[in-house]
Amino acid sequence: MSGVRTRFAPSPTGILHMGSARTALFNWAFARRHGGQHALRIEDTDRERSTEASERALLAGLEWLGIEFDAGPIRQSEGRERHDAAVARLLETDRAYRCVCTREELEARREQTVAAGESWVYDGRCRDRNYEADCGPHTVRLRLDPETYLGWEDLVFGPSGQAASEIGDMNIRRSDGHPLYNLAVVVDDLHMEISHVIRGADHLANTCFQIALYRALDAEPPRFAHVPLIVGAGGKKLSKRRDPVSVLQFRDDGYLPDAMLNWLVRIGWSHGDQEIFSREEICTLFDLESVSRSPAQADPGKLEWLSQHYLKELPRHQLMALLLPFLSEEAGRPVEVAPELEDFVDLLRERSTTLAEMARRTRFLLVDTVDYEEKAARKFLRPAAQPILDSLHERLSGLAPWEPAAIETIFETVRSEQGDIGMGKLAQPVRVAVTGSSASPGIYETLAALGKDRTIFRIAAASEWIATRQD
RNA sequence: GCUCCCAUCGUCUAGCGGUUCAGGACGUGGCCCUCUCAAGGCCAAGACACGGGUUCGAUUCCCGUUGGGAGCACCA
Repeated sequence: MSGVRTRFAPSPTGILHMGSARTALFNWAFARRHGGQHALRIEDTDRERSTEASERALLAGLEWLGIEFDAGPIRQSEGRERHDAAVARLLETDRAYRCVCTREELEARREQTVAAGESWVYDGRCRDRNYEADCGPHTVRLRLDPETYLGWEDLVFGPSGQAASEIGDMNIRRSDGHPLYNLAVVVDDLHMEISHVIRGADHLANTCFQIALYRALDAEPPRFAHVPLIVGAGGKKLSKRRDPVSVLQFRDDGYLPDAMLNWLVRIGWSHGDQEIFSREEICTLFDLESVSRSPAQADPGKLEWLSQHYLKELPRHQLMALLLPFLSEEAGRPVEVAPELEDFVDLLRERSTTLAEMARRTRFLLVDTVDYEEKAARKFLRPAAQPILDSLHERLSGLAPWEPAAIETIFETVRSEQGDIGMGKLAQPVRVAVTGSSASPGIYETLAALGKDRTIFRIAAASEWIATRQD
């Protein structure tokens, strides 16, 4: 297939939604797969709702995900001349007509019709009145032949369409002269020479009308592919309140972009039994034939699994680069890369699902004093642990070099000295003493990362703490 | 209400009339490993919404029912 050109056309009226992001991903992947181009178009014709802030958020989210564009961003608002010209042409050829029905009149007639149990489409009152430009405030409607069928072969849903009589003569220009969405989309997709329109299934109904517009404009419509919507828990509509939907929020929560991409691409698309897709694989394997036709629920648990998977695979320097901001946030000061820190972070890969979680688990290395988790302290920092901590303190104080194997030897010595007790009796109190928590990577590696001075200081502090609690 | 769309384990899905007592993954439960937490290994439970057809044979095709979704603007 050659000459493939797709586009992602969001309106900058809020956050970058994961549903939109998936649409962008599909468009990008499809274009790459076929050696085509992918364009970005900002649909900002609704001046009241469009904001610069959400446009920036949109761009930031796409960039984070690594979804690339070969053209754009072009703003729909800048295509006004094109849109006006198209409307003028339709008016001239009598394929569109002026309509003076007011919003209120339309509303009243619609209510009547609906009350009678019928579906409302514009009743065509102004259709044959031949109003000229001087007819006062008016909208422009496309003249649809009620006898025709507006159909197309959807690349996901197969044969699709509706009778024109079910659609009615739809509005293409507001009374203030502004072109309406469907008109602008068709004119711009034509202008940008879009070959494949891949978008959410909520546009299925618009497609019928757009097909009519292409015909009225004597133009060949592009191929259409509608992807089923992502729904929330219980198959209900995604709600910003209940469901995590903001791409930027996922970023800030510390998920890896590759994990996010992998998660999104598998919602409503599959390739046999494969679950893990690299960026490159997505670009070579993605196809519309395997897109599902039913709405899919997004499972955050799967994202967590994927995120950990990618966390485990990430090259060291890349991991550190991504993690540093989270570490600094956790420490409350700029954190720099250090060998011991890197070694320790490696051990956290299989214990974390996000960068934020990794940073949290590294916190004890970054701060001066640790706070004991209440439950952990109550369970492990008990009087019985004090002699163990003291003995460990004494022996570790004389230890050199400070490395895991040497530390282990000390632990073994203390263990037999204390009557061959279980290693947990040593490791857990120490773990709480130095990290504040009852869970961490291996105790020897943990102490090695902390360093000798801080380790023995914290062990002493824990012993002290136990003593004061006994009083 | 009207129009259109969809329907396999809790979730994402494989399946494209018979080699399927339906396969994979996440999640869940158990066991192993073990200084904690994980990771890893092994095992287990778990689905073709329902009712009619078509067919020698339906998860796969058709029609209903039920359930869910989307659309019905001088928004995009």
